[in-house]
Amino acid sequence: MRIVVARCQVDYAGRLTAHLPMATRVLMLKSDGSVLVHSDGGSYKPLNWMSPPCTVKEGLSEDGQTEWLVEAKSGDSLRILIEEVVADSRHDLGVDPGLQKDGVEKHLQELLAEHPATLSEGLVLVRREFPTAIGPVDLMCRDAGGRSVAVEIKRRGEIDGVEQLTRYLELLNRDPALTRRGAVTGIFAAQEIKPQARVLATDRGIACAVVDYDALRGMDDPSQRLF
Amino acid sequence: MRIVVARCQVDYAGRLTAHLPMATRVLMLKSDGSVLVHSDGGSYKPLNWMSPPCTVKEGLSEDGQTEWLVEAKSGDSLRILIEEVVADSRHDLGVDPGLQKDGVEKHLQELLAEHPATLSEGLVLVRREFPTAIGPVDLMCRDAGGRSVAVEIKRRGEIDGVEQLTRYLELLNRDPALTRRGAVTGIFAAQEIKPQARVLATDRGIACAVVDYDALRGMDDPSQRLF
DNA sequence: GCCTGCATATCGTGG
DNA sequence: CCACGATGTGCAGGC
Repeated sequence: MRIVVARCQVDYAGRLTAHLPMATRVLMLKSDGSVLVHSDGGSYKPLNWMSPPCTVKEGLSEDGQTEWLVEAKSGDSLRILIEEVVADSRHDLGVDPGLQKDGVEKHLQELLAEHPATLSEGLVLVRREFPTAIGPVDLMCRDAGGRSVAVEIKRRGEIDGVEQLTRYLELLNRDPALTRRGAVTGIFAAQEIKPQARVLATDRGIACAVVDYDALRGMDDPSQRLF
Repeated sequence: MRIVVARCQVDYAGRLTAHLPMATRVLMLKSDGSVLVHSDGGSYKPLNWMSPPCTVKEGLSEDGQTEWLVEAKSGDSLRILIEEVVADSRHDLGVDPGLQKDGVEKHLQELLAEHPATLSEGLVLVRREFPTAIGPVDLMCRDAGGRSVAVEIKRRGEIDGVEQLTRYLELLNRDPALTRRGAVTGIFAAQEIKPQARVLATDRGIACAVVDYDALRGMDDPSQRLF
């Protein structure tokens, strides 16, 4: 890892073109060749960058200034013209052991698979990741009357999720084995459901269920409950 | 901007929980309080981070090691336990003049609005950002027969874009003023159209148009380019 | 290797 | 301030 603080100008050409006027920025060069151009603000996203794999060539511009040319195989290129170097250091970081996550959609699905009745009384799990021609349904369940219920789970429920569940229901309702006790219905489950998504779901006869992740986790392991 | 290279362990708690075991990483502290934890690989995305606005408090852990506690108003927190500092520097970057982009969807829409006939022969523009109850249609046009044609423009055409255009068409076809000369049809225009999106569009009677951005820009006045 | 779907997405724009 | 659409999205998992 090489970190350079420098007054520089950056030009990107690839899927779009982009330009950064001359200013002082932080340039991070990772050992896989990738380059990040950061300003002192914004968020984690750099102003400009080149994703690996790519190569960096250091050279001289027409007027004798240092110039880095970063190129990817796709043809994308990043040209960094350096007017003044403020700092330049290298560090050996080694390989990172990587990030461990907890609380993403997969965990929500696991918990709801164990407690389907929290979505609707009497609901029983048939199987997780129920296969269809256009992809797996998160949970396939059966209600007290034996009718099939497809559940789509999202961390945040937006309009796309409702569209996805609608496509599944359209397909599932062509299957005689599933519709024997009546049409397959849908439940859209999420920790948070956006108003527009709720309107669309309701309009299509899809039920909405707001899920409390912490409460579910509490049912799973009572020792984690506060009271 | 403060840049620290250190052997550290990181724990995030917020919308999810995440953990990074002890290893050497680069910590970038921006002047707005935001913190980035980078490894020597991956891409532009840090392993872990905290978005502004947030506050950083430097303290001591139970066993006397340096500990940073980064907190956002939302309750999200990042705890960085530092075992060994390899480097620590500060730099005044000033305010960045910002990024200028060219070639995003907005520009594609402008160019197609000027040259609608490249989508389909005889097509004439009625208006850009044609309003509907569920959002504006990118281009509303009329074909040689006077029939209304709704155009949805994407840089990359995927299934979501087809769904979006389908919703517009459903609504537009309820408007007697638009359907006087026949049903409103749709064109899905993009620089690249994914196979599944094309299949879905075709199935719904929506035409697909692959757009050549460079050719369109060539038809346009070159002096109007940003740079 | 391509394709699909999730994400602590981030970011701008328009109400 | 909230909500929605675009993004050089990145990234992991499946086929």
